[in-house]
Amino acid sequence: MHEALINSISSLIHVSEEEKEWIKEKFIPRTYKKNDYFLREGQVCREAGFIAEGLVRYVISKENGEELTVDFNKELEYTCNYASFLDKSPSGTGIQCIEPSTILVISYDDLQTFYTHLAEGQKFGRLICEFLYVQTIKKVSTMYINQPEQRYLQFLDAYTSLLPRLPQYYISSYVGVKPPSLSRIRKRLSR
Amino acid sequence: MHEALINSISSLIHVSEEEKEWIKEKFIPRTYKKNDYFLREGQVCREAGFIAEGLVRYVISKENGEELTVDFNKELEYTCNYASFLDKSPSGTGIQCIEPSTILVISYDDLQTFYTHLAEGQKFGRLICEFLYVQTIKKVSTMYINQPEQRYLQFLDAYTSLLPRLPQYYISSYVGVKPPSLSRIRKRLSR
DNA sequence: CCTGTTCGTTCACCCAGGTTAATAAATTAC
DNA sequence: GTAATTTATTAACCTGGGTGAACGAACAGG
Repeated sequence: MHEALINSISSLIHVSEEEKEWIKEKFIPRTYKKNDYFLREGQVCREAGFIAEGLVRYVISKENGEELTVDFNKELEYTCNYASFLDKSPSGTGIQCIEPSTILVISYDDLQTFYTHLAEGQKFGRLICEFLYVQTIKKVSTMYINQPEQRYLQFLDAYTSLLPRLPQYYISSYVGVKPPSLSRIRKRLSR
Repeated sequence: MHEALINSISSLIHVSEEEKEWIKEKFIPRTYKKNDYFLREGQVCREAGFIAEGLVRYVISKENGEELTVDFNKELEYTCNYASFLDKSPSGTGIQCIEPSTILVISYDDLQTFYTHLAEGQKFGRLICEFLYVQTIKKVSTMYINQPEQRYLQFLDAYTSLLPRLPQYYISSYVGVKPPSLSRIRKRLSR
């Protein structure tokens, strides 16, 4: 169960055998049914997770009640609202499991201990944050500079493997248009 | 000259007197004329900077030659294309000084030494990255979920102090519309 | 002080996405 | 296996931003 997580951490820093045991102890497996929330909008994100199995989406609700999907994460990726987690502010984003999922969960306090307790803990914290940062910027800038049609093309490119697992309305929500409009885009492109 | 920088670092980690001297040595002041580039699009960002004085904007060029302004930073803030800096990839974003500016510059290698050489160097690296991350996410999500009119309102709110220093076309570029459209928005709002 | 340039606004026309509603297709429930 | 629900597509009409051009205002250079 924890094997994939330890592989993931070991790819970034050196982890001793005792440290591996500590990790197995502090990352608690939790299971979620389809449509369950790992984190609800407005709550403080007090835990970080490693997805052992499943698929989550990040949701922002607009004032008018509309939902916007801003990202997806699947098995072997980390999940967390980092902004909320780091400064203990209410999360602007919900994290919803859109497939039955198993997530290895570590509390904020235990993660802080991770940073100080493991020999290369601080370095891991820096690297993981740098990675998230780069990933976020890249995603966001392509979304930001492009029109819906190009965003859809880039979505296809970036999330090919997720395509068969995602309903159309999550895709349109991610592309930033309504379902009828995504239909029109698909029609245009098919010519 | 380095005082503001050292204050900024000291607000995050403890810095000894020797470490302060090291900082003064490694952060080199450089001056820029209006419209000079701190970093050109496509180049690898090999330096990070602390703006002692001035104002920069972050520019992305689209394929059609259009420019998009995605952020501003002013005196007492850090400037860098972190994504490019961290993984030495060509920067998708240019950094242009839109006022005469003085920037304290540290090289990538010296910053890595900073992380290992200073007692709390790794912690600083983690904190500064976490800060950038949170800041970026917040900005981006408001831009992402809102229509141009609301984006303009939020721009007014977030950058009030910069308003008198920014021409209209950088604002429209930031809001994501063309100048005529920003005019219409301003007109609508004035009623 | 005048001149040439840059900048901001306005106009008319066009187009892509929003909205609402109807229908068809695919899932799910029983 | 059929009924009920959810999901995807299409159509008609509406709206807000893009485009190109014109105009006036502000500004810089000589």
